[in-house]
Amino acid sequence: MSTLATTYSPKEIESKWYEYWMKHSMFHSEPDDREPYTIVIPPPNVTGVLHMGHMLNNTIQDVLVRRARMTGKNACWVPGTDHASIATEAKVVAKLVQEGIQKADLTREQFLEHAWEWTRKHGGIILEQLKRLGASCDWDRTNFTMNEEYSRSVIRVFVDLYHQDKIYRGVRMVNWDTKALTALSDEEVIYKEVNGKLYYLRYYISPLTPEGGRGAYAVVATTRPETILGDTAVCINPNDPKNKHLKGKKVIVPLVNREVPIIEDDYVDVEFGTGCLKVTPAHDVNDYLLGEKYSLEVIDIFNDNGTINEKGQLYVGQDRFDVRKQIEKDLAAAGLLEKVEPYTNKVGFSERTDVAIEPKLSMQWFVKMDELSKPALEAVMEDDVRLFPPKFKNTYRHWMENIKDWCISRQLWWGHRIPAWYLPQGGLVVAETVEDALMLAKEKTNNPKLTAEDLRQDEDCLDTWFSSWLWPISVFDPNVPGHPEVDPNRDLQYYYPTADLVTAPEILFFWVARMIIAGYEWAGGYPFRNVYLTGIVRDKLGRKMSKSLGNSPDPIELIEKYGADGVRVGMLLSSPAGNDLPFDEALCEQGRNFCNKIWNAFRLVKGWTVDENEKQPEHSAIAVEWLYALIQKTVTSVADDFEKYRLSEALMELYKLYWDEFSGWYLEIVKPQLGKAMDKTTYEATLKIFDIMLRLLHPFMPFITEELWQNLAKRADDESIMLAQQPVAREHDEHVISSFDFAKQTVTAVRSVRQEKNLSMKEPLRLLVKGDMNAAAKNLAVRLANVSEVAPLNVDDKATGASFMVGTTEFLIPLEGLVNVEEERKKLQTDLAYSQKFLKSVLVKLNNEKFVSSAPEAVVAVERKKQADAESKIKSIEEQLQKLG
RNA sequence: GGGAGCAUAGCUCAGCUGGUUUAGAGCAUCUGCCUUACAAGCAGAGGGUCCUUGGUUCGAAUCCAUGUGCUCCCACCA
Repeated sequence: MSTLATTYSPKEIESKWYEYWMKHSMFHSEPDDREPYTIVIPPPNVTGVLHMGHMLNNTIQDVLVRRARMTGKNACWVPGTDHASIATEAKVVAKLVQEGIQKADLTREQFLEHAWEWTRKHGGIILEQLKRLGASCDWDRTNFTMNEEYSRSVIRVFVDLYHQDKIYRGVRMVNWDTKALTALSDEEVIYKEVNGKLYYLRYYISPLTPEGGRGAYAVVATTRPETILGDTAVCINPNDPKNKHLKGKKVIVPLVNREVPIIEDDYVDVEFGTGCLKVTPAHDVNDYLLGEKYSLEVIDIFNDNGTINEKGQLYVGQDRFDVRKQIEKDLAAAGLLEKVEPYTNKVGFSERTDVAIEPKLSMQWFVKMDELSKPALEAVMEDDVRLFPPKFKNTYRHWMENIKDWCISRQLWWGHRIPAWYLPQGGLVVAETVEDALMLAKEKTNNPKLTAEDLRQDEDCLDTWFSSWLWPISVFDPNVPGHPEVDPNRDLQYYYPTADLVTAPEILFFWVARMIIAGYEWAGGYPFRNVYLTGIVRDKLGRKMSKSLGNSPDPIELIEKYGADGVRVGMLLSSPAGNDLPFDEALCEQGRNFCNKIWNAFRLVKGWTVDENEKQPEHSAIAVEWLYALIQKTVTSVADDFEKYRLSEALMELYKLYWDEFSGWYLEIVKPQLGKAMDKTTYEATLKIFDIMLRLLHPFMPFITEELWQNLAKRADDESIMLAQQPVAREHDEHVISSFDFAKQTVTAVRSVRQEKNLSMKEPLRLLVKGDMNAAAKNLAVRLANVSEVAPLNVDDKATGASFMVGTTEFLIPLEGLVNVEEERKKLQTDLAYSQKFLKSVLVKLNNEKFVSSAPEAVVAVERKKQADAESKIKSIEEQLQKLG
């Protein structure tokens, strides 16, 4: 008997095999003659920790990579991390604050030292966590968006774009983060509903009466009364009768007493508020546009940290939200506040620091997107890059067709510093290094005496995505864009384009679209063939799992509790591409249970003893033939599922194959009776089947399959299931499967009779048959339903008992004295009614001449078969009823 | 405001170009079992006006339209 424990304990097994794989460099890939299969990981934030989204994402990638590796491809999964400039900088700043250090008190170099220290301390934790999951990344290729080589490629790309005139500097209204003190791209702003107030303010018409008294006034509605300090106009709709009296007038801005013009523009909504709009060009995007159109003065009243500056005249140095409260009181006191209404509007917040965004005019660097985006749009529209699920094509197109220039400068220190140097007498040069910059500067200024100290490098860093859009290229060749003198890079040639990208739809534009753009621009084509977009992991209440809500389980704890394989199965069981994953620990439990099932089947098989002289029983031969056929069928359909990225379905098919078919039916049939030995033929077939099934399951459940595969047969020291091949489907006889299905149904029916009549499994039953009953059914009935004898059922047979039908074959289990005639009759009558109704519906079709003439012949034939079967069924039920008397 | 998508069993989802579907799976539920691999298990069972209403068709869960409800993306009326 086996000494294996009755439950599978994953812990030691997982670390044992992961170390084994690492020791033998089994994840490592080098270019060779095989077809490459490449995935680049969506690089997580370098100082991040693993969350459920990563779990899902990386499980999927690992399944794809492991399967590719087992189908003869040279699989390479490149891991790495992203420096995540603003996110990391925010963390470092917060940590310094805790230590009583302000960022402003540090020099750039000092701050970067702290940041690197932080990175060294926390960096890569997430990659270690991925190992627990079983991720088969090529760790030798681990990359980082801010390591030296990678950084060089980022700078090179900037310079290249600059020389192509695709990068420019300009004053623009940007989203200003008053906490991080940086501009944000539109994508980094999250709009939230905020319960605020709508303030109605009085703007008196100028001039005031000679005595300083007040006459008529305009009422302006605003949610941000503090911005009146920067008002430079009031705007009305030219077609608004309500405000006709204001045309051509000037009004006095409350409190600051600035005289500003009334301007007219269709932009103003007559219906909203009073139809009067205050215009603050420096602090509102739309106002800015109005300001440009009507050449209004621009008064920027805010400091970078959101406090009022001298230009605001009042409240100087106070925070914008404090001012809002104060100004309400002051306006009221001055009789300039008409009324205040509660009002809900949407306000932009910084994705990273969660402070309200302040629209702000500032000098920033931009990438011109119109030309760059064209090939990338086409790539997806023409399916050169395929999105899964394809519904994202629409979203993608919409975005790419309305793409705006990309603000790439960030007022941060942690990141790639913009390679632009300002000249002492104005102007700038852009170059890869300060040396190159100096050369250019000398040329440009005609001043050979210029030194590096005379040049001042731009203070800003590049947007994180300006480095990660190069990820699929730079991890293979940091010399891109290619310098002619550099040898063509073998890795890039071999691994690029990558096969699949697995990522979240949230970063379709941030990252995916931009990688496609970069691919066409610098690597001669698309960066990946397929994009698998995962869903969002949600909790039971449908909320997105997030740190702030505290509703996300710790993945490592889950692994401890259910095992990595169990969690992987749990993640994949209900996660079709693009669908959200409503996560429930019960799914991991199901995964763990499956591991246990696999484990116990192995225990059973391992416990068998083999007797060479034993002949293979017929039922075993039948079971082997059937399961082989079923496996072939499943292999084909699993391959099809993978083609379509239907991973959950592939897994579910294998789950059922292993649990129901293999464990539930096959093993129950072939297992020898207590104390008996097993015949060699069946034993070897079973080992072979076990081997096939482990290989099929390995991409999903790497650890337990390796453990059992290693124990299934003698293996060499450098062998691994992960290097074995996936089973290839062979032809199978569908008839074998359908015969066996008939047998299963027969067994189930007999068992059902036992249950209903409360008959113990130990009590043998006779089974009378009228019609076809194949050998499989006979064998299985005997083997699995304790049927002692199968005999023909004669029409005049007076036997009473429980009857049932499988297909058109009629069965009777004689049960003298045990049958309640009334109950039996009722049951038969229900069956009869059902069949009659069914027959009727079939006949309606067949009696419809149009159906018979227009439907394809095969469809009509099917209906005729239904009719014949139903008729025969009805006939036999009626006979049964007669017999009951 | 603009766009996209979804609605099938208690839950999560299959159901592909309309026809062997008076609709399938897993989980959950109920009943009976500690049967010598596994109670993290075994055996059996129940459960659905395929969101509404129309239309196209010989035939609709499937195609079209309308309504309802939900989700996401984009825009950001102060």
